[in-house]
Amino acid sequence: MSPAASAIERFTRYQSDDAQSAGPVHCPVRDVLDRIGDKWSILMIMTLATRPQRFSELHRAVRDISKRMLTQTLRDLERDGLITRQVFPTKPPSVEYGLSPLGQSLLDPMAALIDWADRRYSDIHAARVRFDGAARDVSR
Amino acid sequence: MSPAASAIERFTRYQSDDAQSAGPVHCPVRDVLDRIGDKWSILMIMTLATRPQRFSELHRAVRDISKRMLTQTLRDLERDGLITRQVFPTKPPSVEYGLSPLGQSLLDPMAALIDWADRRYSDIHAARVRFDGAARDVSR
DNA sequence: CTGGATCCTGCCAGATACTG
DNA sequence: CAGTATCTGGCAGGATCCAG
Repeated sequence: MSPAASAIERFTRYQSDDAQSAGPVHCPVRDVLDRIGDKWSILMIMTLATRPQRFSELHRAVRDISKRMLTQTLRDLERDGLITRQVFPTKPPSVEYGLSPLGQSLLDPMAALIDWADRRYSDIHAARVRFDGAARDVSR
Repeated sequence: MSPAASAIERFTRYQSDDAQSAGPVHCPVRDVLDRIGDKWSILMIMTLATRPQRFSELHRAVRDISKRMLTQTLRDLERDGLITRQVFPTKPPSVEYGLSPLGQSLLDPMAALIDWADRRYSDIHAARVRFDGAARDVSR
């Protein structure tokens, strides 16, 4: 049995259970993936993986996030226990964010995904070009 | 060096390059994750991991997706070369979707993530309850 | 059966200004 | 510095109808 098979099987069970039973679908996997699958969460986790950082540092590291979304993303991640937030009552105040042990435990599985993305990106890009080319051929 | 460190380092390099250079951010990792991070893609991949399936089968397997989004998700995945689409000119027509080799290569890294989600879900849930409780305490 | 096309809506997230 | 508050537009995505 391949390493993936067990996860697939488990996942399928969630799906079928949810699909059959009444009530809104509630699959732990979906729940978690919805969180870390959003636009900025993984970016934050990876950025904090290097070292704990303050709000402004994070903002500089990821320039194209708004303060609003930065705040929200950090709060959500803190809520899920993936990052820690430590306030220093200096003046002006400073806040340091860092990975919790739970957050660190996510690094390895996430690295596997990043590794995949990195290695397969050229394949994906090629597939896109091919697909778009074919679509254009059809349309003309 | 931990397995994650290399990925983190590579990722950070993308970030800094993108942040420094002009032009819109373009990080392969972000690009790929945006795709598989959307609401339905992973669900589709996992569902197709068991066996190739037809449009209606997929719709039944994931009841809470609309036809519109099912079509769109499948087309995007096909565009990226993750799934294959085979049309049988029967009548009425039937179309079978399946994982491409590239799609299958995603199963292992994705399984790692699902495994993590499954094992850590209770921790995350507990953290949420704790956080929300603390927030309530503050507000009253 | 497998979609495409169209209309319509909510909410997500960016911009901007303000605060402790 | 580290956020909040408010307003607003765009677009993701549902519902519905149509077509091959």
